[in-house]
Amino acid sequence: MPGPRPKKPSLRRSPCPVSGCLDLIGDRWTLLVVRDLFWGKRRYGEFQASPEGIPTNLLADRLERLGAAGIVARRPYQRNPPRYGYTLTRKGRDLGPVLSALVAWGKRHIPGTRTLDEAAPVSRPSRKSRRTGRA
Amino acid sequence: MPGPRPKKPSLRRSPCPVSGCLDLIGDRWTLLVVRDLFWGKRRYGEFQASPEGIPTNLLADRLERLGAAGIVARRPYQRNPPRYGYTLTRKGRDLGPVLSALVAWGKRHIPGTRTLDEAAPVSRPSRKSRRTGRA
DNA sequence: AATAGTTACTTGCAAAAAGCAAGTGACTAT
DNA sequence: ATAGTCACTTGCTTTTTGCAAGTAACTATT
Repeated sequence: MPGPRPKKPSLRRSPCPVSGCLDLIGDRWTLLVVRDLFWGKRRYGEFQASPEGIPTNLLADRLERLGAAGIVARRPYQRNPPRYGYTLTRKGRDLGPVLSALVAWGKRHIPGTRTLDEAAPVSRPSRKSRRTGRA
Repeated sequence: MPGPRPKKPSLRRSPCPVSGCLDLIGDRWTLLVVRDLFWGKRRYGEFQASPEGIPTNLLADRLERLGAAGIVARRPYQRNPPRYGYTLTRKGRDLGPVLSALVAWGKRHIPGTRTLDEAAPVSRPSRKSRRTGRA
């Protein structure tokens, strides 16, 4: 069979870019995975260890969807033992301003929120992040 | 028990501002209503007329939640017949940068998206928006 | 060489939310 | 009176979420 699949049967709701974004990332978990990727997390277990506690089946589903959307790429990042990890594509990294805007709004308008670092997620992952356990 | 209720029984998933944002606006419809409000729409019927076609029960639910979150305010905007409309609060208007970032990302990475106007939603709703029907 | 442990998932199922259609009440225009 | 509009509400089916348990591959331990 020449063409296995046309592209995506998921019909877009409207030509509005906001609507298009929400079709891809409009739920309570997807952007948290992207946030973790900005923080330098790459492995399945690291995403699971985030304080929000994403259910494992949803994590697998979101990673698959993010991959299908071209926002993340799965690739080996270590051998012996061979391990595969997830990284942001260019398309995914371009979500940085979205996360930054959310962080700014949240810090201003949601009491009790705080970032671990001062750095906005648009910055590259800090090298000296200690692994005191998680997060 | 000193206080009758702290504030909201909806438990926050983590102190992360991204997580806090997604608890409020992390779904496929809420930000579309906010977008419409930025476009100057105020009435229930105007939100319904948007091309995405939000189900009426979800629209009512989202408006109630946005009100409870302090993002929109319901208030009379006309009398005889008395009509109530929805407007963005300061907190709601501060979502402008989030929408702008989403628009920028969508226009860059989602093929086939287009904005009706050139104006980004961060600008205040234009006064001279003609009511040629919708949008 | 079994045994146990870690990692990265998959599967099953109950509960919640989404989505659709129809209905309701207040007011208005004919 | 009758019909129409507006802003919702209600009922019901489908889809998604969330939780727990299970599985496969590989590694470290005894």
